[in-house]
Amino acid sequence: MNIRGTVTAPGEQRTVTTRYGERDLAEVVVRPDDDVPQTVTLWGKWAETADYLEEGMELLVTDAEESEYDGETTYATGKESYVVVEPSFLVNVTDVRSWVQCPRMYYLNKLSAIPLNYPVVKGTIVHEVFGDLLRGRELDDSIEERVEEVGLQLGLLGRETDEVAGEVRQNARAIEGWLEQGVLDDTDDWRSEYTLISEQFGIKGRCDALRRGMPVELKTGKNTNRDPRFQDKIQAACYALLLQERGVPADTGTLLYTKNSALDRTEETGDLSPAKEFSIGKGLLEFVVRTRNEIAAAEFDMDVPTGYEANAKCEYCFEKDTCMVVSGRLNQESKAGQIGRPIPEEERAYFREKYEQIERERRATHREYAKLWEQTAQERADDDRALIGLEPAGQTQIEGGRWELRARRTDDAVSKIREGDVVLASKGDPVSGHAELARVQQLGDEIVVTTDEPVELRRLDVYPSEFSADGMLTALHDALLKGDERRKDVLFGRREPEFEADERTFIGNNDAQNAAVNLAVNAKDCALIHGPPGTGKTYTIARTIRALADDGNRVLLSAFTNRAVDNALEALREQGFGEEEIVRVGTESGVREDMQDVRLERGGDPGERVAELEGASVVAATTATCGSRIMREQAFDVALVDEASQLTEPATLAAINLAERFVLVGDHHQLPPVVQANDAEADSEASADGDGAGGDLSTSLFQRLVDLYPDASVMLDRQYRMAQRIQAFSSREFYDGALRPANGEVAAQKIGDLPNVEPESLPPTLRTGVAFVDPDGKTAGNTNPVEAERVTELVSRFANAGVAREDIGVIAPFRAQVAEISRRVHESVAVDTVDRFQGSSKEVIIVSFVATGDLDSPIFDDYRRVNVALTRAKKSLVLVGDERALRSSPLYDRMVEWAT
DNA sequence: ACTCTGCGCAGAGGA
Repeated sequence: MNIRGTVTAPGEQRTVTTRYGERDLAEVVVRPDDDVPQTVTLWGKWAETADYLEEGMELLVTDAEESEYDGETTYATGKESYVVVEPSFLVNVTDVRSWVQCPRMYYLNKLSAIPLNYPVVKGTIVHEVFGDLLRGRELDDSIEERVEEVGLQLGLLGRETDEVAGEVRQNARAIEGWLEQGVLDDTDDWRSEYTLISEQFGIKGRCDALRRGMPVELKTGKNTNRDPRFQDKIQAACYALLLQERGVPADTGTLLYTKNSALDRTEETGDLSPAKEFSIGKGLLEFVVRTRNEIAAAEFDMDVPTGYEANAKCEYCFEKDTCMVVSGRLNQESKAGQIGRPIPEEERAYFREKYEQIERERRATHREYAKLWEQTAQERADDDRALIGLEPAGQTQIEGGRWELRARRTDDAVSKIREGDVVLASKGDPVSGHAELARVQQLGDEIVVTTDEPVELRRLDVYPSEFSADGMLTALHDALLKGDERRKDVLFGRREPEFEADERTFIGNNDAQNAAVNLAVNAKDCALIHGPPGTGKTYTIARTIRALADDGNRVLLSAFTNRAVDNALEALREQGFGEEEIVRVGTESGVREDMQDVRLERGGDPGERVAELEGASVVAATTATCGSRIMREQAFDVALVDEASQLTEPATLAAINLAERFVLVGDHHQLPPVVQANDAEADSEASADGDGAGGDLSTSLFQRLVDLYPDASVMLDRQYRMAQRIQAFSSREFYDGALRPANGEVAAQKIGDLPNVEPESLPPTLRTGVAFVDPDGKTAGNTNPVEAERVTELVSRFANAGVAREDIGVIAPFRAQVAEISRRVHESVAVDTVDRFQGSSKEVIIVSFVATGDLDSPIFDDYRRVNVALTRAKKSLVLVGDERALRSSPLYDRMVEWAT
């Protein structure tokens, strides 16, 4: 049986004499959920676990042996047992591999991501070609296409297509030769790119290929030793472990060193073949699990490895210099030693604080993975994380040997899955059954995805990604260890931002906007533009970038969402920016249709692609893309970041790291960054550290700098969106009364100004601009059907009075209520959550508050959400909710007071 | 208790 629980006493390793001789053991006490603590004896090598086990860690012992002793039941590891520390912490196979090489290598890779370099790019191409060959593709076609696909990267590396194709062909020959040794026939059963996620072992990864159910790993390098490299064996053994968990008897691994050739034949090996087979026994698998446990335990404590954990020799290490510099600058203990002076203690404190916050985000992502097996298919679907009950509607092998899978939906369920997303496609069980990583191509009534191998398409699951955590760590590293000293002085409050004194007139009819452009253009370090709702933020951005570019600057335009980047780009084009001046970097599915013409293709001729990117005076990309390998190679004079108040500090750093100066645009009185790790957890862990640093990732750099340097910011104070009556509450509550209508026309606008609208046909209460309605509903979960009904009726009233449905928006705090209302109103009425409505506006807005009785949901706690909800309407705003509930909180009470 | 957007997924290599 399996024993799983929280460690209450980690025990100690000791040696005892048994009738079989001396053996190590450790007695660990674990408490399963809500159950009595149990003692588990870990025997032999598993006893080492006690060295790093701590109270509070989760522990799993598989196939534990039960025995009665003194009338008590005790458990012990048996022959088949594995001991898994923190099983819910998912470790990547490559992480196990790099930890085996050296734990510091694992840490360094995690901290700063591998930069763009030719061996890695070539390695990727060779792997793609290998997959193509397994899928029966013709070699030359494959090479040509795969090299073409990475044209931009090759261009940045100064490589030519032909030269690269030639090198890849060399490696491919070794692969082909091996495949031709009679293995590609019917008796052989091949699969490429096999994704494995293990709930039990807390490991996930993607195997290059399976041959007769055994893992095959391809290596682009050379290895003329008789044995494969140890870390390579470990990698294959990881996959074997996960295959065995699924009942596949994988006991042999194959490593294919494709740079080996006949010339490498040595006396010792006499081996011509690039392929090396080795057997995978229980001992190796246990080693894999113990290594994985060390990683999980180190991550539990957020320890920084020193390198002494392994017996790797630093003198042969390629990362030695990097290792020494990082440890020197961060003042970390390192086996390789330190180089250079440490950065100031306050910067190191900042590093530790952000590092921990980012790692907590990573764990939140791991919890998302855990839901794959903890929740039933129906629960996943109810949680919008899966589409289930799909009817397979065909599998076609498409160009390149990949597969296109089709399915039809059997219900109208919604989910978070969007076109362009990577998802897990399965027959029904994505973890214990087989799942393929798939890319969503179409998401209508018919669903179309592409995969490497076919699968019966009955279910799609959201596939969580750690990339956001990875990107933030890299940005943090770059900002502190590679960052410009002058900028760090500003970021850490050691130097007031400076400005040139060169006042010009960029915008004649709005003083605040003109001041903002001047501030940004004159900034020697940074400028902050605070743009409340409707204040012409986007226009100001466009004018700023126009002015910066005219002064000869190369500008990076960034924002959190693709939508904001494209909006700003649209405004730029209206400022007369030509196609050759701007480049949009991003995925095809992320970039809006009308910006595709300036989108940078990744594939194609290396020289041409690089010229497009480097020749552009304005490059636009999301902050996530700014952290990509390609963008990290770029340099700018100025980075302008929109929606900066919705960005975590590290995400903002990803963009501003690329430039000498930066301009942040945002509004810290609207919604803050979305952070998955909840505050309660952050608080408890922060206090345990005694660090006192406080705060979490949900405070944006924008907000911190606005507070730190009020003189470096300008608030746009004239709004062009809302009638006076509508903006009054927001202005008073959130902007100290400083937000005002831009002119009389804006202030006095009313519903009757809309074409074909007859205000007389509206009830008097709906004619005044702001109204409050209590429908006397009752909540059911996160919905309120009576309220939804009333909202629907209000929509009809406005529509009947002549308001176009496209001009009406409905906002609710919960997705469930959004669905409830969407079912009732015409599809041209925009119905969405507050969060998703941020950034847009409508002539008429109806807000459904849902809650009755009280406001006991965290969603109502954030005043910034109220601000967003109330500032979307231009001419008419109707608040629909339970008066008693709203009156129970001072802010909402004042809101009701204002609306009635 | 709730909100949810990014990203070619993970891994690709050097001696």
